[in-house]
Amino acid sequence: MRVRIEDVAAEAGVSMKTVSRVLNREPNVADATRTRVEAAVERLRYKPHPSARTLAGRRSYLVAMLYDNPSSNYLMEVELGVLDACQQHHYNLMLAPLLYDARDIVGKVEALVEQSRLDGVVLTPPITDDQAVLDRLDELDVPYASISPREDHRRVGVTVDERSAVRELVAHLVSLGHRRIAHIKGHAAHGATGWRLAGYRDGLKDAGIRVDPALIVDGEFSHDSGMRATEKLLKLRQPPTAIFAANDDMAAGAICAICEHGLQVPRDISVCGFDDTPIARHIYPALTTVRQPTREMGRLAGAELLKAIRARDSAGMVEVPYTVLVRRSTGPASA
Amino acid sequence: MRVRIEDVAAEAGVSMKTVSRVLNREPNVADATRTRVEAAVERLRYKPHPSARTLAGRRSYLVAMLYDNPSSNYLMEVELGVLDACQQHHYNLMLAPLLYDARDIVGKVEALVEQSRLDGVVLTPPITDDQAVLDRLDELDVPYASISPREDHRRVGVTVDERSAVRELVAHLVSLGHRRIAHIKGHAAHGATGWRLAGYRDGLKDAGIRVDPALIVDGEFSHDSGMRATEKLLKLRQPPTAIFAANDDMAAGAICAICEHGLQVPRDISVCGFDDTPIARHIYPALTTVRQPTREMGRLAGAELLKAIRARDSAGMVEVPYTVLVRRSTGPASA
DNA sequence: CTGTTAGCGCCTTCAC
DNA sequence: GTGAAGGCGCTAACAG
Repeated sequence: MRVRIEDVAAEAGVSMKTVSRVLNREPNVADATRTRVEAAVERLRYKPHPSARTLAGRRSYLVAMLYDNPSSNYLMEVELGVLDACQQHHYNLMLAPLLYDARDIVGKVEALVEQSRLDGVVLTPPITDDQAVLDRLDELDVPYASISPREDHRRVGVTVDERSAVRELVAHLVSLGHRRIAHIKGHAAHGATGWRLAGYRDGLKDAGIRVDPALIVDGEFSHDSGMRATEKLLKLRQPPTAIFAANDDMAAGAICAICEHGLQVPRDISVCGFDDTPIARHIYPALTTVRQPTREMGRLAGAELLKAIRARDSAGMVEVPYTVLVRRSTGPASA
Repeated sequence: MRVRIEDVAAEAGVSMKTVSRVLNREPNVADATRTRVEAAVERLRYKPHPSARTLAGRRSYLVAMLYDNPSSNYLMEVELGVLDACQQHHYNLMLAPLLYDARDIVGKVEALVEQSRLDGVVLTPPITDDQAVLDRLDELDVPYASISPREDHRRVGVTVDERSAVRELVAHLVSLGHRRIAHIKGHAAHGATGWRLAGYRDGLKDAGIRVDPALIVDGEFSHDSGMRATEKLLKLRQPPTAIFAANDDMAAGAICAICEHGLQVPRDISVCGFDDTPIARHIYPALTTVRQPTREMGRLAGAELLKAIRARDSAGMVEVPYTVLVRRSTGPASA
């Protein structure tokens, strides 16, 4: 049969509770006792039963990652990071796609928390900014960590200074001689959309270039929206010589649209994106873009969440660095 | 406080056990009693406590999806499908990336099963064909469902007739006038690699074209390997007029290599892939490829696994249909 | 620093 | 067709 905590206690010549203390790293155990128990655990190859712990303790050792976002590369990376943090602390990770039936997100979150007895949740954009969800989570007293939330006041989670990243990216375009630089905006629900737009404006301002509203077009982070936006830009009387798309998918869409018009990248128009998803390296030409350390962000979000679960006030917001990657999709401005 | 089964029993005027019977759809409950209990559950908004069930019963209501595969689009889709199947049956899904530390996969699987008390696992390629893992799973008596395993005898899982799909794809190329059709093979560890090669041969045979070994080059499913393989093909004295890459990533790599040589797709060379991952639509030109219903495959694998968990012999192998998608990356053979 | 006693919420077995 | 008692493996609360 299975080896239980009782067996370990007998083997080590102590009580069950002492074994429990050692296992849970609680204080008040003599070092000698601790090592003796650890040896017994080792010898018997004892593994605690997760459900028994959950039932007897008050926590589920379970956190969920909430997402409502079609970008699988991004999600998979974040997921691996969160998973890593969870495994280190013997927590389990549950996935909660809120994809379909987005009408009643709050209801779904509620059901999830109640049914699964979640100890906490990791939020990804754009759920990070769904005020109704945040409020409900607060009411239910469920700790959460947000990845790239729009506002970072008094929150737990991870951010990147995307605004400065874009500013650098625009400076790169300017250094190549570009003056007519267009921007394809992201989806309005994402905080990133605002930061990237602000960074674009910062970059132009740095170079003393006036913002031309005609060069700022709507997108929604999808490949298609990038194509459509670019078609609009190409029809302008004075088309841009460079396009900064708010993410890689839209940048890829921009390149498709440009090619379909018989133009070439970067000879006729330079294009750059944001995120450094695999597609950035997989298209021709490879995209100049900005990398966020996505997996690391997941790991940190997970770690901060677990901190918050243990002690409410020990967790906070951490910032991670970005990298501007110059590849072949940007070149000197054409005449 | 939380509402427990005891409260429901009181509310319905029956014993705990009767409520339990209704909840678990066990027999031996009068219809009238059943409806009465269901009403009480509804009224009290009762939700069973998963850990208590797990502890008292013998199952964990937990299955894991094992993967060792860098393709996030594929995995995310499969995952959504499996998740869907699990949720329908009130099972939980745990993710088990076996990415790093691939040395001791068997050990990791063992640890996972024992620690988490898994009721079963879903296997994705190429773990589906790791005989050591399969053997250990059999020994531990853990049911598993395989997605696209190399051999489907006496197994539980899901398959697609990839061989026939490729045969059709090659027929499409032939119908465009291509005779020198190259193939970039996939990673040797994957069963798919063999089927796709076989389908390629079938297609050539159908058209009465002799297989030219120089036109079959190694790849390993990565973008880079697709580029390298294509460079090799382009250096041939008689380069191919069409390339069938064993997946979309390699096809995208092929297009990059072709563009870098100053050639155009499909004007100079046609390219097609396999899988219909998002990149197939996001590059220029969009890829002719084959779609597998990935999410549905995940769902079915999950469903078959749960069947297997309930009754060992009720589950089996199911086959799902593919779709050949003709897009812009294939065109008439050049002179 | 260590041990004892009660459950956590549900399912099992067996009686009725 | 239904119920009562006992226990799944662990931890909380309280002693010592």
